[in-house]
Amino acid sequence: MSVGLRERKKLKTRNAIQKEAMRLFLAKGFDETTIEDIAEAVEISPSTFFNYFPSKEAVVFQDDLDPLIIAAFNAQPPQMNPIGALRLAMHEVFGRLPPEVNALTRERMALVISTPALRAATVNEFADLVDQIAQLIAHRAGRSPKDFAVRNLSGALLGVMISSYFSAAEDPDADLFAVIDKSMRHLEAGLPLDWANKKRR
Amino acid sequence: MSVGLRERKKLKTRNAIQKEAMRLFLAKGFDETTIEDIAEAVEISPSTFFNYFPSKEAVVFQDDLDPLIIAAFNAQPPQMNPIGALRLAMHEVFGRLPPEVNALTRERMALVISTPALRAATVNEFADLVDQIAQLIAHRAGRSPKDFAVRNLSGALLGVMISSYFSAAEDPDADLFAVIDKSMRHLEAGLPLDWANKKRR
DNA sequence: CTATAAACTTAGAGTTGCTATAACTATAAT
DNA sequence: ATTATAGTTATAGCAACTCTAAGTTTATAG
Repeated sequence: MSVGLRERKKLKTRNAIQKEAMRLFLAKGFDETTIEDIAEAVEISPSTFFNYFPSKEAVVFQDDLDPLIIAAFNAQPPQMNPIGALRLAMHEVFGRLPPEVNALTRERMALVISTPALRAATVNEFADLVDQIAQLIAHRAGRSPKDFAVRNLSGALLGVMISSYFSAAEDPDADLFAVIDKSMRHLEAGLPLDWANKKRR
Repeated sequence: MSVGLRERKKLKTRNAIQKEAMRLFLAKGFDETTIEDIAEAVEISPSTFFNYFPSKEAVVFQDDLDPLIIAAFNAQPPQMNPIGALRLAMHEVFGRLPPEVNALTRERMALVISTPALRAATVNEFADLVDQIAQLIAHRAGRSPKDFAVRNLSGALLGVMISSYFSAAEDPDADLFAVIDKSMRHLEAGLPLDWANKKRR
């Protein structure tokens, strides 16, 4: 009972939309690319686009990394503090990414950073991720995911990530992964103002 | 050479737009209120609306509290740590607000919390505020506003504020000011997971 | 005070993202 | 083969903007 023709076709269309959309976004810019452009490139109708993605933004944010990060987080030693565990988890996942996925991810990040509409949408994405992380932290610490301290810590994580995005946005040469890693180390250290980049790994 | 008729009229129009828009938003909801509705209520043309505000969201985010908070922040004793100083500054400003302004502010927050489009726009607003805060912190600590530690700390502040917003969104009875205050105390304490609400002010 | 310049408002037309509906077509199940 | 179901599409429509050109009001100068 192999996967039906129908589903294979759907997946193909979905992938095609994403690929062509990203190509156009990177070539012309997000705002300068219309749904019609995408539909035309994929040879579907604009209506069909919305059968696959609820919005133009959604195409960009579709990624499959979250489950990997979550798994890597859970694989960290249980006595490790949550921030450090998350940091290492991200480190591992991004480090192990096949080169072309890595490249696409970076291009996507660059696109998000340079597009106001996408930056705004990032919050909601991050919020979801942070929610998931809050659950993991809660589980790890034997607390409720609604626990104030857990949520607040998650919020601070969200904040330093967003801040990293903005920092990276201003310096096109910056390596976003590296910036995020650094910001998490700083948070782990209690955010001291006189923080030099010492505690290497 | 009192302020010209022109400017007085402009200010009046601006205030009228904001007042009527907020009234409609609160009565019917943000998404359910069109620019046309607002224009009609203020007796201007839809075109004119965009002369005063660049977007529907902008009407909601217009507020005059930032300068007050900044002044209060700068008035804190210089040896105080930045998070504590900001916390007290907000405490003072919100505490001293005239009742009707306070009420409007709270209504506005409730509106933002319950409207996805506005939540997304919040980031950019916060980003500005955080930028300003970063400058204050930098000045206070004798560092550059682009200093990594300064920006990261500001980002964490941003994060706990957003997180507070979301928390408050889920519990309509919650007092957002109180939640923010608490989250900043927690951040100040280094975000320990076993944090009970002890260090009362 | 009048002529002219500048600021402000407006109608109107167009673009784009997105929704809803109903017809059409391709695949799957019986 | 027939019917049911899923997926696609054209069409129509709404609302947030944007742009332009024209009209109106206020300010300024002679």
